[in-house]
Amino acid sequence: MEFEPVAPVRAYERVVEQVEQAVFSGRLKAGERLPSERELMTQFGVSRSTVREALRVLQAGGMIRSKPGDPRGPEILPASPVNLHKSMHRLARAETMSLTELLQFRMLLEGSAYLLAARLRTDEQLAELETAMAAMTVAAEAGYEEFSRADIAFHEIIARATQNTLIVVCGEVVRGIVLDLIEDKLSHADDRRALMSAWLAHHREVFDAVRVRDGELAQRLARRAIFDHYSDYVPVRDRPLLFPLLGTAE
Amino acid sequence: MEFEPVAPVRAYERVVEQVEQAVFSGRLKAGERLPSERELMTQFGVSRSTVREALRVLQAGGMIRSKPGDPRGPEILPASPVNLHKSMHRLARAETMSLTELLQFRMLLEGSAYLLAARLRTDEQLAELETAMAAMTVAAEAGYEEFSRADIAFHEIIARATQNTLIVVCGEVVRGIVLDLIEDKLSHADDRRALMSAWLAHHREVFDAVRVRDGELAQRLARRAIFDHYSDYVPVRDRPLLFPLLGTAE
DNA sequence: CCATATTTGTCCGTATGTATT
DNA sequence: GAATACATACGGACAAATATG
Repeated sequence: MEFEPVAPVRAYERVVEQVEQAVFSGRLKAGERLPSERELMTQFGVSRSTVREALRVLQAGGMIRSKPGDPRGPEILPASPVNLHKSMHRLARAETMSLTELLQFRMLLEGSAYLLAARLRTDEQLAELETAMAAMTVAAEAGYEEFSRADIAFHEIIARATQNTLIVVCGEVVRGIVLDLIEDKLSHADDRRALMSAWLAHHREVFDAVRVRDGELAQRLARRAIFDHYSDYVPVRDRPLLFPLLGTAE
Repeated sequence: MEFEPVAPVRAYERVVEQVEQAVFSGRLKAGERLPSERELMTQFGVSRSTVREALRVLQAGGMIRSKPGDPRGPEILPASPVNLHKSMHRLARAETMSLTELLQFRMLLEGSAYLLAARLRTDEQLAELETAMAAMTVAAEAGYEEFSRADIAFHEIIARATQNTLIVVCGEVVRGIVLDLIEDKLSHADDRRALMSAWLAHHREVFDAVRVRDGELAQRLARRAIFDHYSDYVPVRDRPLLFPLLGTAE
């Protein structure tokens, strides 16, 4: 028999656990209210400071929001990706997670998104993609800011077509982090116009693949595009980690 | 010009911000200590409760750890993926998330993990996989509990071989949630033995693909295995959402 | 629109168990 | 083993903010 080391469980942690359990089990849904702090201290049998520490933890975790003077009590918030973004950003900044890993994951996700979108898209979504393409083309003349926004809009349509929330959210988060990490390098490059037109050409190719519902091709093209666009920023010795996702290199 | 709505900035938030800044900027490194709570209240010019609420938030964010009676003060922790795990978990088990989406994401992730692992694995990791396979084979006789544990061990080796934290963490989370959702149905099935031996056969196939470094094959087999094992539990009308990931069905 | 009651945000003081020196 | 400094937890208090009648 093996024994586990025990860490003392703080009072506020038990409060947090109970509230989290209530939310996860569905007994408390988004939009509903928690009792007031004074009510909670009687229900849990702890002091107000303890209740408040628990509420701060829950708030930092994105579970609740509380306003001063609101007699309805703290509000249960719907699940949101902001905390996923924060924790991922922290790992990236601490260099615990390399740009290589982020790009690998982005290639993986975005490629799969295109694979699914090509098969599952509706004709209406294809039309949306076409207008988004046109918008990107004109935005490329307007400048990097505009172009970037149009690019994001395009990706959002793709993500929606997959009908998978996790793909949508993780894709957004990872794309955002990658941009945060190398946006300055990118926007200061003197060959921005060349980059934009290359990016645009890639989109055109992948759009055609989605149009004819060739998922495998769309996936390969998307991954290749990310690789071509960003691999300059990953250390040479790390690049082999990305090759398996290109589907061609041996 | 657009204006943003302003939210009042609480005292404890400013304390959190300053400490986070100190950590992110590198002025405070992992292993170093924060001043004691009493010291912090004088430096920040706030009360003890405010300092404590800030420390709770930092602790919940995985930035620090504090023990009672430690005169050295709260310890700065190295960046770790546990928070990524937590926020991913929260997101993935939101009530809006269907089993179909989770399985789709799991097929996507696990397939890619095998694709990468087949190419990037070392000979040492292959040996580990072989012993894990053997352990699974004997565990299949011992019962469902043992078998499940051995299965997890196998997947952990695969995930490690990808060298990608995001794949590891997201894989763990999604696998765990899928099991939570249908574990009871699975463990009460009367054909548990048949399920286990089928699962074992699948692992043997995919192991062989990893052995000969055929990433594409390993990916296809892994996705097919998940589909075969779980698709009974997804609504019939949702199953087409999973087909594109099988790579064969048209 | 105003008045009121309630709630949160913040502060202070105190008692207790704990870890380091 | 004793002394010291610390975190944990409690209770009381006041001001600012807010919803409600």
